[in-house]
Amino acid sequence: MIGRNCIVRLSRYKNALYQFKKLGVVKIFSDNLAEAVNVTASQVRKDFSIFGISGNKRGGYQVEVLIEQLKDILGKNEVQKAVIVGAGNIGRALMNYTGFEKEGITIVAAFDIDPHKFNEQANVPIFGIDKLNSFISNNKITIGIIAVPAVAAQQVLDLMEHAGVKGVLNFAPISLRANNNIVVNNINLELELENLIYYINASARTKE
Amino acid sequence: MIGRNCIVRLSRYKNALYQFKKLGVVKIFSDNLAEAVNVTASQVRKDFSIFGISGNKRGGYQVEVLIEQLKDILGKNEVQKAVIVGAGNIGRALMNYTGFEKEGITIVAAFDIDPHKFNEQANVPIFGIDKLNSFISNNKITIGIIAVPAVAAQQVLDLMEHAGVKGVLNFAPISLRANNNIVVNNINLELELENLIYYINASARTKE
DNA sequence: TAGATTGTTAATCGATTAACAATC
DNA sequence: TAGATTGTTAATCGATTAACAATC
Repeated sequence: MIGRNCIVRLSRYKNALYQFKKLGVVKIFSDNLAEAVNVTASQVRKDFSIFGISGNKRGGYQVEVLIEQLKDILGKNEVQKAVIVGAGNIGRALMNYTGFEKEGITIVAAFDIDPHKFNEQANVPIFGIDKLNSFISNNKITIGIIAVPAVAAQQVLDLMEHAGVKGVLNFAPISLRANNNIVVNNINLELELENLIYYINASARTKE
Repeated sequence: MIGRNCIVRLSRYKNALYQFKKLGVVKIFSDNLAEAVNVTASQVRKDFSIFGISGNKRGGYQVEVLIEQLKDILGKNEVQKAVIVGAGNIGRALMNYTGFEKEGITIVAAFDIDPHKFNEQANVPIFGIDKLNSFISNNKITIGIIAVPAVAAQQVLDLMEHAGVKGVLNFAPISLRANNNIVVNNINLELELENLIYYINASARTKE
């Protein structure tokens, strides 16, 4: 399987290419792209060759074509539906986050255990967690977002997996285990902060 | 410099150790910890040896002692003050997020460009962005959290850097550049979703 | 003691980079 | 054509894992 870092770089190439396109750039060379994304030109060409993307010797790559090829690889050409479980701070922020639409992801519903939070009229309706299973299977939901406290997270993941979700973005500060039927990406804010503090301190030490 | 993955593992060891402690476990062996964190026992011992953590041959490691040693390395023994710039969806969610306190991080203020969002009375007061520079230097703020749209992010980073912030957590969907005086961790939700979609599709393909 | 576990060194693995022939 | 850039192979680098002597 192809490593996460490689796929992350493809996303960055794509983002950079959108910038170039906006500036009217039509063709681009591996070292332009490398500089924009802060990697080596070899890395760019290697990544492309893994996915069979080819350019023109001496002519570089067509920006437009390259964007389409990357979109194709990253699978952004069909819209995906997602649900959120947990209508707390993070969950509500994600419901209102506008950045997902442009990535082809629509958040169609949220679920919570607390009846005070139910709101079937909202832009993104909030239902009881007991409706999760049928909602996912009836609406062919492929993506689940977990935004519940750590203690509840594994249980929610199991529910989602059982209902047929294919991929999960987990914001609970705990590493979840899933079997091979489902992909889980963990976003652990506490861990990121802890990590940041380590490097702040490390950097202070080297300066002394 | 020690790689990010290694530091991330230290955080995970610590989390796992808290669980063990809660269960009344007093001493632990490298392979217990390895299993809990899903790495090899060699990895655990190697990581510990890098930081001079040693156990007892045949006796393993004392859970309590190990937790303290890890806390020490991760630099969690003094409280750090943080500010947020951007009081939109993500910014407000982070202001109310309770998980940071237990990591020794206090969010003391937020800043925005929109006067409608100002609120000096709030639990986490929201000020105009023009106050950012003096607030950071007067209050010796070490950590900045960026939760503004992509177009504004680099500018905010420059402000923070100039005011003396040491580390930044960036939620804007753009990779920021900073010089060596400041550490930046990027959390890119759109990129995480894009990445998830790739692996969902890849996993579907291998099953066909 | 005999057996189990650490700490560290050497081997392996995978990812990144350098080099260069092919070629536009 | 001469010069520049790709695509790919080989070399390098760093991180992970295996092995095992030391020792509790």
